Amino acid sequence: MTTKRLVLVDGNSIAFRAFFAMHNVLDKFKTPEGLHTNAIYAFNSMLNLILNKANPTDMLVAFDAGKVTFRTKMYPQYKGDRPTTPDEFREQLPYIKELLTARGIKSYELANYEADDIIGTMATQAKQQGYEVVIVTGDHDLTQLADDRVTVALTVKGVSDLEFYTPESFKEEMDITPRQLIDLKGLMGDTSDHYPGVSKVGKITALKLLHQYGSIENLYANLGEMKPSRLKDHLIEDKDMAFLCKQLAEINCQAPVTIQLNELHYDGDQREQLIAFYRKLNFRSFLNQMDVPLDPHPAEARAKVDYQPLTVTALKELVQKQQPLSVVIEMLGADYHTEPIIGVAVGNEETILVADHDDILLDDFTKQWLADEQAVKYVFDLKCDLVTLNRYGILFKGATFDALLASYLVDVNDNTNDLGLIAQSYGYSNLLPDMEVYGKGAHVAVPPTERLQEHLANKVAALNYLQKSLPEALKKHDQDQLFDEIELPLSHVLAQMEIDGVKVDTNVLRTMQNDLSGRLAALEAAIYEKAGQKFNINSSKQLSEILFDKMGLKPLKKTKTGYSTSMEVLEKLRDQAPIVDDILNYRQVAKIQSTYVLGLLKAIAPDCRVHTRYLQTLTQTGRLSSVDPNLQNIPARDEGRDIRKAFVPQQAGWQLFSSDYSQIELRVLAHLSGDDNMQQAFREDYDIHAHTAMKIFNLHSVDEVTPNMRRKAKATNFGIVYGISDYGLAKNIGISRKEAAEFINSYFDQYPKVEEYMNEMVKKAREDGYVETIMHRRRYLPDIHARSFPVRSFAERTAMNTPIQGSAADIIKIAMINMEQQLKEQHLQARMLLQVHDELIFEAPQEEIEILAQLVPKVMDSAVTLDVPLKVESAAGRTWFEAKG
DNA sequence: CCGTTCACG
DNA sequence: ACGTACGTGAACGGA
Repeated sequence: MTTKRLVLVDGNSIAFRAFFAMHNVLDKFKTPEGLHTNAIYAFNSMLNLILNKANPTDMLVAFDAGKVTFRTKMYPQYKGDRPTTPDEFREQLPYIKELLTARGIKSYELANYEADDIIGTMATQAKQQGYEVVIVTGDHDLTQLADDRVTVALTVKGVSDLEFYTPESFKEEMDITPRQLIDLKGLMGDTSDHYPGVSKVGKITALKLLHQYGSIENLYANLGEMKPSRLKDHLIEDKDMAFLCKQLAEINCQAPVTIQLNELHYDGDQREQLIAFYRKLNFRSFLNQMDVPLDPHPAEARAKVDYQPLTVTALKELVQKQQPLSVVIEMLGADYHTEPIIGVAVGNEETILVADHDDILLDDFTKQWLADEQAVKYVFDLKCDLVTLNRYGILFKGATFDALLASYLVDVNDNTNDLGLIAQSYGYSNLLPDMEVYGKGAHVAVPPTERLQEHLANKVAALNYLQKSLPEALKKHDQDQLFDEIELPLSHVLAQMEIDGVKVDTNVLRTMQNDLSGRLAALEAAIYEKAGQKFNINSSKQLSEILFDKMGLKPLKKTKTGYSTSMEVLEKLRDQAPIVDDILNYRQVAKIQSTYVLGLLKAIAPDCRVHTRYLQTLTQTGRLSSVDPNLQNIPARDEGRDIRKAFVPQQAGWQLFSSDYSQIELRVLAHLSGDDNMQQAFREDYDIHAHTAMKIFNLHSVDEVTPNMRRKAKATNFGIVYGISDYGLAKNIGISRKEAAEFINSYFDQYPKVEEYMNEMVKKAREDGYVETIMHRRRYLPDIHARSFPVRSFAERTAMNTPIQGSAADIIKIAMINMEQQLKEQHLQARMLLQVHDELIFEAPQEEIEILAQLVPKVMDSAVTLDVPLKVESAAGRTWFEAKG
């Protein structure tokens, strides 16, 4: 007989995490009666994951019974200062228990005990009976139960995945045994459970003590021998507290549970009950997984999408009805500059036409219709369609709705770019995700014609559906203007930039390649000689063996997998061994060669240009990103900067021209915060870093500012934009944390409204669940409620940074649209080629450069009106290298 | 397919 | 005390 596997789930912990994992869709997950269902939904997804990954024969979900437990009797403050759970969460708990019943899973709670204790008790009983046990929770405390028969699975990334802890993996991560976790918490306390441990003892000190003494008992037994110190005083003073906290941290494995192991058999769903439950809560996608319609009456169940062959005649007839039509141009891969089209579909609510080829795009009527601005179309990924149709000589016009762009704006967090998944999240569950139809990874292939056509017809139907629901969502977020006047027009601008491409001179790159490969060989030989052996210098693992094991250098930093050999570390080891210098040089040269010289050569199209793709629906802040190749990270400093000499205009007698915003993020901050001092600095066009230095170093004039002061002030300004912490600033400019904290204090003294702004953003994120930019670009921050300090802190910094970075992104996007308009109106030959976040690069005939030098800065600095002026700096030259100010 | 490293703003 | 700066993409090595 196979071993029994008991899965024990910490119900409250998983439910709570489920609630916040889908906090951003709180409004969308609501029954007509007003019951929120997001936590129930996410909890059920988690159940699917657990059942799938842990494959239980027996299962129990344990819940906390109430606030009063044996622990609060021992220590009244236990879990004392927890904020009350939101009503939207509490109302869902009874339904989660109902869901469990329908899924054939027992749930249980016990007065005076926490879910942890039920789990500990059942786990202990079960392993004595020879079960394997898996505990599922979001709470690290339960890892204390891990042993050879008990695995603890912790939720990661909300509730989307599980990480399994065995005693070995626990030991690897914490370097103590699971049981020692109790001692650890006894010493360091637990802020979220609100017990203190020993004063001034944190994780680092506590771990050190445990490595030395093993347990709290043994520590105190040997305390006499410890040298006198602050630490010792605290240990003596807080002895009772240490023992009490250890007791609080220890899970009770002898709780008086009234449930028996043999009641926990898991036998699968109670199908009828579960269907009724899903229907009650409108869980369409779960029903779909069971192949059951939302509507119980088959006659009214969803109709199969009907479609006809897409022919010119059929299209003409359809178009003459003069209705908006959804258009789908399908291809398998992402690179729409070259990827072949595998099908085309067009349609509205009544008629859908589908073809499994691109013949229709060769027809004149079709071309005319696609180019007709008056003929309204709905699409998914407009920029893709624009570039693809351009290959057929078609200037695609009339698209007023792009479902991909719209869903991105509504929630940038949800970074799926699959029409099926997006449609599903808006309640249309008829369309399969592309992956299920086309396969994934190496197995991507065109399916049989009928399946393909059905899929495309479904895409048209999904687009029709989304066109009705997404605009409402945009409106609700006050994002109409962002969509209609920024993102949609920007798609056209970006498409043109991608189509035009930028010319790269292969001769420049080949010459560099010759030089670099020679130097690389020399460095390689020098490194092997100094190491006394050959090895793969590109392997950080092998390199760390050479440096730290063989040569005995001191490792300064750890990574997940070993010792770090990053530049930061190597710079510090530079003086200790000559090999380190060679390695740093090797790394720099190898990077230039492989990523830039060879990488760029590979990306050059037959027209001698590189055509990047700007991803318009990816970043969390509203910036663009650039891929295949990435033209937004071409080296700008040091030796790598020479790469820019290969970027040249497409015609003789032309030049490259570049304009960039000066200090745009700080200017945006000055505007957003309304800080008078900072605004004045920009109005007077002071050197902002020197000005900041003067203020925070308490000087009377900028003349007293030394270069070093300016450097530190500059780093502080950066830190502020990133959502400052003393720790991060200290690390960055090499000062003590205390000094950094003083810096920040005097910074906030000088720019008081900046501090107010930072606090306000965090508060807004907590209250509204999101922050937004000047153009109402929105980012949800569910982690702002996280219990874990690092996770929560990250969300807080994001809350401070996103409106700044995102507003700057809004501004340059507006400038790009206006600029393209100006080039057209003024009949200039100049073309906009690249955008690098705060910089625009053009090419133009020599005689237009003077015009650009006037026009571009004017358009860029008037893109929006802020409370401070925007400043733009420009340069021109025969290559990108020369066109850099 | 993930982790490390390093390029950009 | 707890450990991090914000946002990206590509190459490479090693499971």
